[in-house]
Amino acid sequence: MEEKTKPSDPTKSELEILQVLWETGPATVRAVNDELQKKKDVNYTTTLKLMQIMAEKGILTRDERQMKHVYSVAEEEEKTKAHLLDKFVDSMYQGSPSKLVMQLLGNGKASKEELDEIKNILKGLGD
Amino acid sequence: MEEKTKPSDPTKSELEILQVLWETGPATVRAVNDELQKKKDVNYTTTLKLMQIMAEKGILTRDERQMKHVYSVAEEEEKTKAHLLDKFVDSMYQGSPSKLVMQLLGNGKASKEELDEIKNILKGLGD
DNA sequence: CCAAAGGTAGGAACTTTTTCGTAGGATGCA
DNA sequence: TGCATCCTACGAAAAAGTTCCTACCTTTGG
Repeated sequence: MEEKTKPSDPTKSELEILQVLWETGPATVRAVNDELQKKKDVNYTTTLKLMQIMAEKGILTRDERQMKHVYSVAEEEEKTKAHLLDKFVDSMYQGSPSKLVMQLLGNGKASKEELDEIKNILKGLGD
Repeated sequence: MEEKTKPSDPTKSELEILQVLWETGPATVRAVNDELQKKKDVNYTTTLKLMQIMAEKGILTRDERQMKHVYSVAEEEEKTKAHLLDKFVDSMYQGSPSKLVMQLLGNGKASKEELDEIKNILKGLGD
């Protein structure tokens, strides 16, 4: 049997770390923490601990060959995001993407450029 | 000064309760709990406590004139959802709705009907 | 060689969220 | 009346998530 326990959903803090890693690619704790510092005051060992936990959970993998361990995300960014988006749609919009889009476009948050952009996406898929 | 502390973001369990109330409209704890039971095993007093807390926080209001208190959501469903969606777009898609839509449509989750539906929404807004 | 700087590991403390046991007041009805 | 049932309130325990202190090891530079 395989030892494949699929990574559980990231917590809030874990998501913040994922976002950094998605942006920068594989990185050390130091680099991630520096990045987080730009947004909030967080102790280095806190970030370390969090990333260790994420590695245990299988959300991250790490290369320990150097003293400064290098962490990478275990699952593709797109896959993780797709999963989270799916959950969001399911729980908030009864699984209906169009309901979400309606909300998204109905609140005036999308600029004209965004609208055009979205139309193009649709054109590409349409037929 | 006003006593208007705006409702904080709902926790996971609180969201589940909100979802029930959004579906059914104002309801008693019993009714909400029965609904939750369909999905998971949850003790009546747990639901009660949660809803009491939500009322304290201002997420719900309640009518205590009858012994069986009737709870309602304090804020419009659309407003709450819009807020949560916004946060989601910000944190996951750098605030870009079109990125979200791309993800949403790119993963093949949307049926043909959904696509058409979305096109119609766009047509309505377009110009 | 030594001290300073920077790394990892791990446990403990703390906060937030969730769960539930227990008490006591209504209500229904035989 | 009296008992089973359903309700609220409340406190405390359990669980989940977050933060940081401390210890100890490695690397760097004077």
